[in-house]
This record gives sequence, C-alpha cells and structure tokens, in this order.
Amino acid sequence: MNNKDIERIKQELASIPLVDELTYYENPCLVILDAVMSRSRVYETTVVPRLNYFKTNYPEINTLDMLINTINKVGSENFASKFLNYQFADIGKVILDTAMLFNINKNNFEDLEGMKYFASTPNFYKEIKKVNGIGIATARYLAILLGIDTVKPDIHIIRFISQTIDRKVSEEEAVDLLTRTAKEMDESVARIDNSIWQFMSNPNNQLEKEKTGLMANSEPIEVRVNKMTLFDIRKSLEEYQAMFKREIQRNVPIGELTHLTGRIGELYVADKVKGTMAFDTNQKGFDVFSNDDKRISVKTTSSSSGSHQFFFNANTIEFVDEVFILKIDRDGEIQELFYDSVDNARKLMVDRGKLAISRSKLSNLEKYLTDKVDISKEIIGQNTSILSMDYHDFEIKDMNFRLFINGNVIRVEENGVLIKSVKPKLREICGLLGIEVTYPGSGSDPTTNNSYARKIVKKISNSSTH
DNA sequence: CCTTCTGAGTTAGACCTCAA
DNA sequence: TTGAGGTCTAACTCAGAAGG
Repeated sequence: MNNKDIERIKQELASIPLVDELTYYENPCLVILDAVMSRSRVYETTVVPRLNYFKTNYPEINTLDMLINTINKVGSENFASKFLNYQFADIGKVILDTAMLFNINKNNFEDLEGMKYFASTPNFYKEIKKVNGIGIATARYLAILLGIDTVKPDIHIIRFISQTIDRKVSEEEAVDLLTRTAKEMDESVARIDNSIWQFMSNPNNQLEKEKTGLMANSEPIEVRVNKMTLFDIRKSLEEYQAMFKREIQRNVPIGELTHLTGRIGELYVADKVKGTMAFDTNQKGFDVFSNDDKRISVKTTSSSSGSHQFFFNANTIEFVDEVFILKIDRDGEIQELFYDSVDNARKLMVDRGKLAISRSKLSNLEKYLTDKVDISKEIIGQNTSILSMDYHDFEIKDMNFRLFINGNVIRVEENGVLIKSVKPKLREICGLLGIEVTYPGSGSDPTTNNSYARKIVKKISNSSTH
C-alpha cells in the first residue's frame, strides 16, 4: 500500500548527505547517560558538554554497578549536579532506574554485552518503557547506542517523513517506513536515521526552509498587528498614564514600572502615527506599525533612570524602518527625544553586540546627523583615502582596511572582516604608512588604540592634497 | 491519538556601575 | 560624556513524556 511512500522517501534521501552511523560507547554508563539526557533537550548544546564533563572528571565510573552505587551513595537528586554539571535533579532517578533495569537483565554477560542482549530481546521496549521517564524515542535510542539496527522516531525523523509523504505519521509508522526503505536501499537503518537526524536538526537545512516558506533571509518577516482602534489606543494610553502617576505617588521606584513605561511609549507612538500595535510579544525589531506601513521601534525611558543608553538588537534592526525615543516624566508627561529613520538612528549607534545609543547624543543631534564629508582623495600607497570625517567620528578606507573611530573605540576591518585583535593590526597599518612604532614586541604595548588611530589619521590627512 | 505538561536553554529588553 | 562591562526578568522554544 505504501510502496509509493517508500519511493518518495528514497528520493528525498538522495538529496541529503549520508553520514556515518553513531559511534558506540565502550563505557556502558555513557550509553545510559547519553540517551537519558537527550530527552527533550537540544543535543549539541545540552548533552554533549555534560557527557564530556563526565568523561573528563569521572572516567573511573565505567560499570553499571559503579554507576548504581554512585547514584545511591550521593542520592539520585544530587547526582546530575555533581557528576554531570547539570542542574536537573529529577534526571538522576531516571538514570538509576534505567541502569538497574539493564543490570538485572544482562543475563550473566559483561555489561555492554548484556545490555545489547537485553536490547535485542522481544520484550525490551515493553520493559524499558516501564521506567518512569523513558518513552519510545529514548527506548529506541538506547537500542541504537547498543548497536541494534533500528530507528529513533524523534521529532526530526517524524517531521522528515511527514513532510516527505505529505501526511502525518505516527512514531510506529515512521519506524516501519524507514526500516523498509533501508531494506530496499540495502543500507543500515540506523545510519539513515542518523543522517536524517543530522540533517533535520540543522536549522539551516534547505528542506525545512522550502517547506515552511522561509526561503531567503532577506524575506520580510511576518507583520502581525492587533486590532486596537485609535480610540482604544488613546483610552489605554490615558489609563496607563493615570496608573503610572498613581504608582509614582505611592513611592513605587520608577525602575519597577518598566512595563508601564514601555507600554505608554508604544501607545503614545501608535497614537501619534495613527498606527497599530505589534501583535507578538517580543515582536522582532519593532513595536508599532504605522498607517503608512513603517515598522517603528519605540524606546521609552523614565527621567530619573540611571540608564544612559538605549539598546537595539543587532539581530533584528533590519526589521525596523523608524526609531522613536521618548522620555516619560514622573507626572506621566511624555517628551519626544528622537524620531527619525533607522538610517539616521544608526549614525548614533555604537555596535557592541547590541547596538546602543547614548542618551546625551540625542541632545546634540546635529553633530551626529550632519552628512559626513566625502573627501575621497588618493593619499598614500595605492588607494588609501579618507571617506568621511567629522568632529571625532570618521572612517578611513583603502583596498584592504577600513578604520572606524568613535571616541575611544577603534575598530578595524580587513577585507570586510572585523579584526578581533585591533592593536597589532593598527601597528601593521602604521608600518604600511611609514609611521614610526616604538613598541619592541614584548610585554603589553602601552600605546593606546586611540593614539595609534589618531597617528594614522594624521598621517593620511597630511598627505592629502585636500 | 491528541493535548498538556515539563524544565533547561535562548532571546529580548531594560537598567545599573564603573572607568576612561 | 559615553563606552564597556555587566545583571535581571519574562516570554518563548525545544523535544520529549505523560495523561485523558
């Protein structure tokens, strides 16, 4: 009946890279730890570091008896934090129960042999699922780790098969289909299972993107707005402002009112631009959607706050068209500090993972927003030129280097790549420009990045015919 | 079979302190 | 004045188990 399904799975498999089977553990404890810790967790970030921690610190725990005795000795609730560096108290009990079940069913074999024997008996899945905390996926994964050729029907495998044959499949059906597919391909099903898993658990794989419609990363994100009318927005704004004032009168610290502050800002802007509010909590990038389709990021501060900066998420700034920054006074009154395009806002931002605008820049906008003068001169060497320059914030560009100077922060790009160790690169540029560098090359260089950068700029400016 | 629950991990956003 | 280094909280995701 589902020969067609198997054909489609075979076809789809042709487009993903086939990887090796999993490597098997020599330490029986690791089989159990790996499988039990993998439940409900992202493998690479959660399980792998903990396994390594255990392997490094407790290599002597290498038999089921020792594992069981250790857990009993420290108490199952303490085992994970102590031996796995994992703050997950309940997992010790699951590990213990699993180890004990294997231990009484190993039929006089050595640990690994015995575990493998048990895993290959007809009753294995029925028995192992009696352990509280082990379901079908973990049971099958245990079997795979013991060398049994089977499938772990986890979310990735189910997703792959369901997407491939365009219908939902159960765990059992997934196992069945994949096993038969492997047989036809004359390939081990565990290897196919692992290949699919590796492919599907990678968030960048093409299949997922195609099926979910998230093709290129330039694709605009979905804009969801709520249904508040302008009347609703004004009404809410009044109520929030009143509540804000009341809380202040009750001596609530203003720092405790961030939820109110933020909401008041968003409502104020939504009213101002006759727009709507973003629907999602943690909406990427913007808070308000204007009536002419602009996505506006709103930042609101309270006047007595000690914060001197407004932060923007570097990962989501591309989803923003305009930036609105507000200040709310203790009496609930709102003052506009900044409202402009995101391009102009970016001229105020410094990038340190998160993008920050210093508050004081907002009272001196002219200085930062005036278009920078393009001098564009051929200066030194081949193509060094000053692109732009203003009071204390400018860039220098040549074929290879790009220098960003913003106050004391100096950054260098080489061939478009941001250099991590700035100072050695600055010395190198100095060398290229014939600037004398006294640093002998041992011990820490006392010359500041700033001063190197200034020397470079000075040299280039002097050489300029400008 | 489908829904709910679980709990560590991740992300977003706001604010704080210190130092140059 | 403002950059660099944080902390803190809440909301959300992930991937599986348990429950009705």
